[in-house]
Amino acid sequence: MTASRRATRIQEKNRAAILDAALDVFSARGFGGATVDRIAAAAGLSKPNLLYYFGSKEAMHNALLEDLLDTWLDPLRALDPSGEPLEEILAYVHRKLQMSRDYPRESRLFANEIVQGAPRIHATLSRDLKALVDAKAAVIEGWIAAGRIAPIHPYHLIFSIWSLTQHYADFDVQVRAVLGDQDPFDSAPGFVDTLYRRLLTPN
Amino acid sequence: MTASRRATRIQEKNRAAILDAALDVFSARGFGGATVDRIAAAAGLSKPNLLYYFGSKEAMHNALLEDLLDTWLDPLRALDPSGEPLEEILAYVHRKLQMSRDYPRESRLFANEIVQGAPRIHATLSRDLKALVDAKAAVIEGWIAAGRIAPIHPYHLIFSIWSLTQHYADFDVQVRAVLGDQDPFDSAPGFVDTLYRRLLTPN
DNA sequence: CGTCGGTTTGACCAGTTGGTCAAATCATAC
DNA sequence: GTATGATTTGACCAACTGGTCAAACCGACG
Repeated sequence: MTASRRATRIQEKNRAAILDAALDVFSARGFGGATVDRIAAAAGLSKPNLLYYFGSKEAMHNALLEDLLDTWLDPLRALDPSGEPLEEILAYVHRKLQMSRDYPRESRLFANEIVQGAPRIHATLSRDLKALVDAKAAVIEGWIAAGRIAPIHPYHLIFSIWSLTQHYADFDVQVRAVLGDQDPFDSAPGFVDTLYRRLLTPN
Repeated sequence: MTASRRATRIQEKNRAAILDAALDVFSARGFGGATVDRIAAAAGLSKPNLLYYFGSKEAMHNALLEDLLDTWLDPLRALDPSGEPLEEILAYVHRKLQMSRDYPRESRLFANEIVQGAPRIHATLSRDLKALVDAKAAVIEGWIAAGRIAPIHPYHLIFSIWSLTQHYADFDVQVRAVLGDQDPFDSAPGFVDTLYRRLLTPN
């Protein structure tokens, strides 16, 4: 499919443009609601040209999901067992909230996939994701056992962080409809900080 | 379209079967990913027969969303300004959590619509939903001013309740992938109770 | 039992879908 | 400048899409 330097540059540019357009369309309409024509239009390329770079609509979707899963869990991976417990968790929450603000399309792509039953990433979830969460839940339970944060169900704690922070990306239109002019991301950081401090501060 | 008693009975049965099938398909695949053929198959009726009861695919979707919006916000409406603040809010949280367990398809239908930009209910959100939330946020602020619950941003409090409780329906497959065999709804009620008690108990 | 409205459907339609392919175009190494 | 492989596209296809329609079917009421 390639060899020369120039060709690689064209490929990289076009592949990037296609993936960006595909992210727009898939995140806004789901896999079934997206069409290759629409992605091609958004990318400024012809439909057969898209199919030249990615053999099928599903291949584009898979490429996006792979990229995404790689980076989406980085903030949780970064939770440091040797750090100060409350500050580690708060830092995680704030990182997740920033991702919702800076990468809402990625969050919605993920949400669409999960809401619709995760047909394409179910295996990855119950293998890689579960392993990561199991490990971090154990860390949290260690902190609880040591009395360094208040006792709480660690898995549900993580679910609550996911749901709340991703809510600002996935349900953005609803949040803004309720809030009116106010930018949710002005007030959200203070709220999540307060919430998890009150939840986790011992005693 | 109707008049006689028998006809009405047939109509009600078929309309209900169609809406149930449509809820299955729309909630699992989004509006764009759903097909009338699939809904017809799920309902055990022919495609032209569906179109006899509902003039178009969009009409089925609209019927579902109207039914849904009517009942979806009932728990929040039930928040009683004259009740005991913490117990009122906890009762709301538990009602929402029960709805996620008992009506996950409805939750996912709503999630699909919002994630994809709420093209069909945007006006309703910024009118009816906003009005309701504004009213209830004022109630909560009153409770805070009276020192009956701890100070917190009332809008984000409501967002957090929505996101956390609906997470168990919308992201059910992810939650179960992480939790393994364990039923999320065994442990979730205790968690949300603890969370909102710690967040809202004064001092 | 016949009729009459409500109900159901097979056949059909135009437009769209994901995907193919041969031919044309392009960039660059020689 | 030309040969060569990478890139691009117009034309095309079979399958599927939402929707239509005339004809058939059905049950109950007179």
